[in-house]
Amino acid sequence: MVEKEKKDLVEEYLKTLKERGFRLTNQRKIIIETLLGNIGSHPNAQELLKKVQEIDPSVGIATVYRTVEILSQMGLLNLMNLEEGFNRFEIPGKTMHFHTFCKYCGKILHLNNEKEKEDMVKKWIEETGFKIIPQTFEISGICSECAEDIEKGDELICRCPSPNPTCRYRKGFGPGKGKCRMRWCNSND
Amino acid sequence: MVEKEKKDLVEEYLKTLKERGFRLTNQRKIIIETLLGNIGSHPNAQELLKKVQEIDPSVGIATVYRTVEILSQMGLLNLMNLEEGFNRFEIPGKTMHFHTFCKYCGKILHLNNEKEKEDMVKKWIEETGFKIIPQTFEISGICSECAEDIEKGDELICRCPSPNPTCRYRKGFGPGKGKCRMRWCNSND
DNA sequence: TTCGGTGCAAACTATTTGCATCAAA
DNA sequence: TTTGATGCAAATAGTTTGCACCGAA
Repeated sequence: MVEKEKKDLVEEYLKTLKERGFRLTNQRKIIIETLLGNIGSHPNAQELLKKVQEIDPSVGIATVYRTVEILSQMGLLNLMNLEEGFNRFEIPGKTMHFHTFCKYCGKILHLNNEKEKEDMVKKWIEETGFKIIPQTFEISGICSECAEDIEKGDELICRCPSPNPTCRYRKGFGPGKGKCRMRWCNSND
Repeated sequence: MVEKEKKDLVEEYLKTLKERGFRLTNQRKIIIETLLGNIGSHPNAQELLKKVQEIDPSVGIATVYRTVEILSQMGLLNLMNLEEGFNRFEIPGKTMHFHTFCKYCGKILHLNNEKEKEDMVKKWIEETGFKIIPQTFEISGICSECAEDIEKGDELICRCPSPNPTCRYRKGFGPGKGKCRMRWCNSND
């Protein structure tokens, strides 16, 4: 049944494209199928390309960007910005999602009772006459561990999954205390 | 008194920098004063540089980026992403801000009762143990005018402040219907 | 006097675009 | 047959970085 739902969704996406006058190319089909087949994975352009090339290695990055742009403009795809220097893509769900994002260690937690929160946000924007687009909210904060370090006056400590020895959070943040290239840590490179 | 408050804030910012071991250079002072003297303007790097160069024309863009990065890491500055292809900077206020952002025409509206909404969001993340950072929420949606067009099956129409004749929203979105370089419209270029 | 900070230009990286060619309709 | 779509490579644009010199502490 999950399989069925996905197929329906793909059809729906293709139908929308067609209605708008876009051609249903093989590349677009693969990209859409890949996106819909990996809901929850939030790929960036490179990751999406890689998956797509498993089906058809001849697809180019430009086509990925062009397709993603179209889908995004039609409200069929959301862009996520996690301050990583690039975008991630997300199929808008039926419900919205709510995350907290620790500004210091990058940790992401999912909030509960999303339906309830979604209703609340919908009510918020009623006064504007806007119709909401299902989306994911990233609420920036400081997680309890980092907050504790800061409170104690301690140097922050890198909590990335595989800490980089030169991550600035490993040795604290400040002059002469180590440095990393990316916003949070480059241990994932 | 507003003048006084700003001066205090500047002092606070400089003190925090110093405590972390950063040097209080003239450039950093100017950048911080400019940011704190233009709260609510949400400049990007270029705009900030321009303002800063009105005080000291010798300041370079690299220094702006480096300073902004430091402030951001210390929680003294928020980055805003409006899907424009670059970041805007924002001094975190005492209260959070809530905007709706029309995904089709780019219109931004401010919501009312921000304090109330802020309390709500704080309550949301209580369960995670996160401490919230004052921030601005951009809630993506479709404004009533664009929704109407879509409902009618009409082509969307560009509603940018100074419409670009080639904006895709001017002639509708789809093949052979005009095109613009930027995400929404390049009429601001 | 010592390093951290700066300006400059070069490098980098995600994304966009021009163009010849391909293929959906 | 028409014209939108693609792949490639080159171009963009925001941001970062190497380096020689400068200046805060």
